[in-house]
Amino acid sequence: MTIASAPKKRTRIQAQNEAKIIRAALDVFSTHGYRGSTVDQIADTAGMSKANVLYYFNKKQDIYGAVLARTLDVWLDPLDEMNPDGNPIDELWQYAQRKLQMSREAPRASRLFANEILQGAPVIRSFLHHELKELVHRKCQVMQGWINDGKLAPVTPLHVLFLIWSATQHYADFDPQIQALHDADDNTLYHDAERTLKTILTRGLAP
Amino acid sequence: MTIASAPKKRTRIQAQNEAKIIRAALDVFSTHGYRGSTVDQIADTAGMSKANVLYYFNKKQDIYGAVLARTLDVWLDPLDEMNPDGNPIDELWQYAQRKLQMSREAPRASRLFANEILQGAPVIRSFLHHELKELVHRKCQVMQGWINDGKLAPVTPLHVLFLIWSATQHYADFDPQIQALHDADDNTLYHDAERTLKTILTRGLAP
DNA sequence: TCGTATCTTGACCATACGGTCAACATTTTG
DNA sequence: CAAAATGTTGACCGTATGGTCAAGATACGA
Repeated sequence: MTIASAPKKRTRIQAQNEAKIIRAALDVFSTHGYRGSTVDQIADTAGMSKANVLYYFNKKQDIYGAVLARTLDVWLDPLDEMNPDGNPIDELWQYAQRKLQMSREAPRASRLFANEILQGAPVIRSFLHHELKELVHRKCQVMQGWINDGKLAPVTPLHVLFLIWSATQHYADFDPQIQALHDADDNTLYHDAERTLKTILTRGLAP
Repeated sequence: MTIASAPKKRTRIQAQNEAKIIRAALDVFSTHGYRGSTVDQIADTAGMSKANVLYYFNKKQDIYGAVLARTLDVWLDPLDEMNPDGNPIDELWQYAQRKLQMSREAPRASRLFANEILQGAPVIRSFLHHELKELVHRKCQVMQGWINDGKLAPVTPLHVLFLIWSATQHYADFDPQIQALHDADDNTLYHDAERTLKTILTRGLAP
């Protein structure tokens, strides 16, 4: 970041091992939370010694921060794709659909954030208050425009986002509960989830 | 539980202190999770020594179990109140409304469960698979009946419950994120949440 | 091939935490 | 009021955990 800072050449082994650690750390942090995870666990999962893990990331917090940062942009990507010029109902439903798909394919990312926010968002607090707030504000203005044009039911845009987030992430974050209450296989689970969500969202948001 | 077991007379002080500990433990566990909480924290919050806390509850797990059990029935109570003979849309919306109100008034209870389930529901797993599953199954049959009678949109009852749960509990569990993205005061926040949720749910569920 | 930079780890340290215990204090009971 | 039961706590213990370090192994450029 600083001007003309050291080139910081990254060895092949460095990049390789850091990636391995991040992958392992996502596994561990997402299922046990920050305090519930140990560096030993991460080292074991990554297949290396604890000392070596701490050679690449000096502190446990650094590993956590790296995992969080690495996962953040991927997680928020779909929101940016919402097209102001598309059909409002379609755009919102497609966004919800993408989020539901992400909950299914990357449940650990979802749980990582859920844990972080449940603990008071100590690490990403400033990100939420600045970058995310800015992005959300932009998208809410788009939605408000749709409402003003009579293309969307008169709702509060921010809360529509909350509804989409909560409804979709629920399938990743509360998986043990969902598995307990559901008997059939996962295919019908996500199929039914999508159908139900589509019915309620598209009809609920229609002008 | 055993026949003619000891009467187990509970002292005034006993009941009083156990209650004080449970209250403190809900505070601590709900904000830090099980592993993130220490018996010392609970003792401090309760205003007594760690040794005394462990005099009433032998193990940390016992405190956790007690808090969870104590909070469970309160938390699930509204679901039981859904009236099969009422107007389906009204009943579902009133249920959602009660849940939203609970998220506002008892956010710690919500976060306690969120933490427990995120960690894989180690303690309440069996409860989910039996008592809760039974209750949910009954309620889903009622909703299926409504659908068959054409009084409700053709959705999957279980997923409607998931939607109501996630959308309402989100306001308790993800509070830091919500506070970050919201600028006005809490009154308009919950007012807008209720209005938006009502619009989408009632219109989305209408036959 | 040799020397240097990078990598790897077992052993170790300090601290935090769950839990125990013996000694003392308070309340209850007869 | 005295004895018994119940309540309270500081001091202590074993273990787990985050983090350090020195010493050795490996990769890599000249």
